[in-house]
Amino acid sequence: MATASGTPRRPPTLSDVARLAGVSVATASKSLNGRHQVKAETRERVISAAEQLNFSPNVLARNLLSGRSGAIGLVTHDLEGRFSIPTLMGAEDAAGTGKVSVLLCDARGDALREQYHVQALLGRRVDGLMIVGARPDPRPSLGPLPVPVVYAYAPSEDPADMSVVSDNVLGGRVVAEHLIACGRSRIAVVTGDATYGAAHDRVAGVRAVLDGAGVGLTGEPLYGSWSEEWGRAATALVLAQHPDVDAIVCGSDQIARGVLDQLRESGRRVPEDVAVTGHDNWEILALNARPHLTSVDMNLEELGRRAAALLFDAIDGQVRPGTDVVPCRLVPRGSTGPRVD
Amino acid sequence: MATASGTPRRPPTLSDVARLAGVSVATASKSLNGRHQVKAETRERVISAAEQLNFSPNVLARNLLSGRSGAIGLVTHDLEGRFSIPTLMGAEDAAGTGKVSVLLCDARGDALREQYHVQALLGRRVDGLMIVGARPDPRPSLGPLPVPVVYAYAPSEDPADMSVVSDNVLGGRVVAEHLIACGRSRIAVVTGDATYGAAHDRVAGVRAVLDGAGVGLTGEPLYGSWSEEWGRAATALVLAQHPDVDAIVCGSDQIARGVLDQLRESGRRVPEDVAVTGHDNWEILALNARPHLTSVDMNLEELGRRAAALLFDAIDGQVRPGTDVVPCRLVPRGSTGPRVD
DNA sequence: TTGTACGCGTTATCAA
DNA sequence: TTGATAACGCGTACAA
Repeated sequence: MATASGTPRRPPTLSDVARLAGVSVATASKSLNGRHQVKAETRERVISAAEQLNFSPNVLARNLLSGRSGAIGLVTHDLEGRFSIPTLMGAEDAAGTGKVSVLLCDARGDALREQYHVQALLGRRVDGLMIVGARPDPRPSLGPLPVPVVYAYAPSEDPADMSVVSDNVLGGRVVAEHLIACGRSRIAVVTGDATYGAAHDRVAGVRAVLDGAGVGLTGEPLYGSWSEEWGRAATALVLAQHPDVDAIVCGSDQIARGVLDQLRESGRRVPEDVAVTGHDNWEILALNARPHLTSVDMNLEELGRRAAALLFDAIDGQVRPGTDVVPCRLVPRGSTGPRVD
Repeated sequence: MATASGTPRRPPTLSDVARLAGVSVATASKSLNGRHQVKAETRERVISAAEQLNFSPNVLARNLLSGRSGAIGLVTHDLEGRFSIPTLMGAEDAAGTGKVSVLLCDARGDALREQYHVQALLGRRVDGLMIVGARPDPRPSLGPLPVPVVYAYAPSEDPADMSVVSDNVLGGRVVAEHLIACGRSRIAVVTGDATYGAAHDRVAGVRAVLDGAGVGLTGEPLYGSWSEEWGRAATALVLAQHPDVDAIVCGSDQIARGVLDQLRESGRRVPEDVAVTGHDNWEILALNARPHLTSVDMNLEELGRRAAALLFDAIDGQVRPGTDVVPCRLVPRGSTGPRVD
């Protein structure tokens, strides 16, 4: 096969090296692996032979023996979306520093495709699996598998599994605390799809802080979709029902962009009259907004790193079932600040 | 190792299956691989035994035998950027339909890190390598490697390598042709970093069409950075020097957003007075612009698919050196249209 | 139709 | 200090 010019024959093996160095494969192996059971001079000879042949050990053969592949499988459901990429980066980061490789698959939200990929990965004897969801709601467990599994972003429904998620309640809390510190007291909430648990969690966080401060929510939270259009429409509703509103908490940056536009067109100043907050800290949106958008950063890279670390520990036998909740952080920008009458 | 509850012992092997079915490993192998040298009844017995044990063949062992790993290495330099993701999706797509797996590494624009990852991947005996660049300029070749290599998005400097790139000249052409069809004749260009070859290629495409139409470029192309801020500043320059400009071709959507803002604040209507085009078709920017931004889509997923196909062919012995140029397409939206005086 | 034996490239054990 | 040998899990001639 492949008689093509630039891509020639089979890579050199350890026996090639041994032969060239005039030793047995066993001695060659020891020399290259730093075992101190070989004469220094012999080792030199083997090493230079290896370099001469540009030898690199066949990891497959090594793994076959050890039973471990030194690779993990990463199944994502949202490769084109923006949530899985930072998570994936964090995982790759954590893995790359060690010696483990990452096998990437995109299941695109399809359970069948996921099942297929999981089987393929198990066939490759990955040491562990990381499943990255597309939306933050709990998902069915893959059930018991021969290797450890960590669910990232979207947790498993089974609490015996290992999951890593973003702290949505905290996301609501930090926003509410910030707004109160800014002196706001008539705070409305506009958020997305009510079928998202995360939407409710964020609202719960806001409500807890406001109730604690004796302020309360202005009106009921408005659920809709994660779009700019809904942001605009909802803002019109809020202004009609509560003309004295002085802050709008949004469930996403996308929604917040729509809210900002509608407020401007209604003659409200941001943040002088009404403060606005987003969620996700999607910089392309947040930094192109006028004014720049205060938002909540979910620390997704950290989430990915934690998931990877959890997985590596589990591979080493230290299983920590349960859901690890990664704190988020507020990123204050121009869309919030003190009131100006 | 790993005495933890949920993640038990070594996966079943072919001999386990054979023993349970009461046959030899050879017969078991033939049965499961569809060789027609076994009695149907025996095959049934083996298959049910395999299912009972939840057996999945050890791909590592199989590969060790065949010499091929059935995996390709994907080294990206721009995981957080938006250009490599679609390319990566296309590649994953092409690979997933077959039986090959993708090993993902992020080199983050660092040549040393790239070298490290390439060595690690070669150690895993990947059948081929795909290198995805962060910017479209030619990059140094990795030189002769024991497996085929395809460079995607950023081509190799060595024409003997296989590369797949976006057609930037065509990108300029389609935009210019569209603007001329819209009746524009005083067309200026605002683009990004002059060290990007792609910036010059796109200008060359615009210039070729305008010259051919006897229209010519209005002023010299303005090179700067790929930012909104530069878009605004450059627009101020253009309006000062050529108040009668009726179209501005931008080197990126980001720049175009700045151009649109500055035009609006200068009292020009888009597209009635001035038409504006972008490049990249980054929908988050293009569809949030007012009006929606006409842009050039580089078909990056197609680029990734082609790169993968090229790589698979090379692995099968069909090497096609040279640079494959993927056509782009115009996506007309509200920011262009006929003039209105 | 089935089973035996060998090899893929490596590491570990044990004897020399 | 070195080398022969046995695994690891699988596919495949070849022999039965």
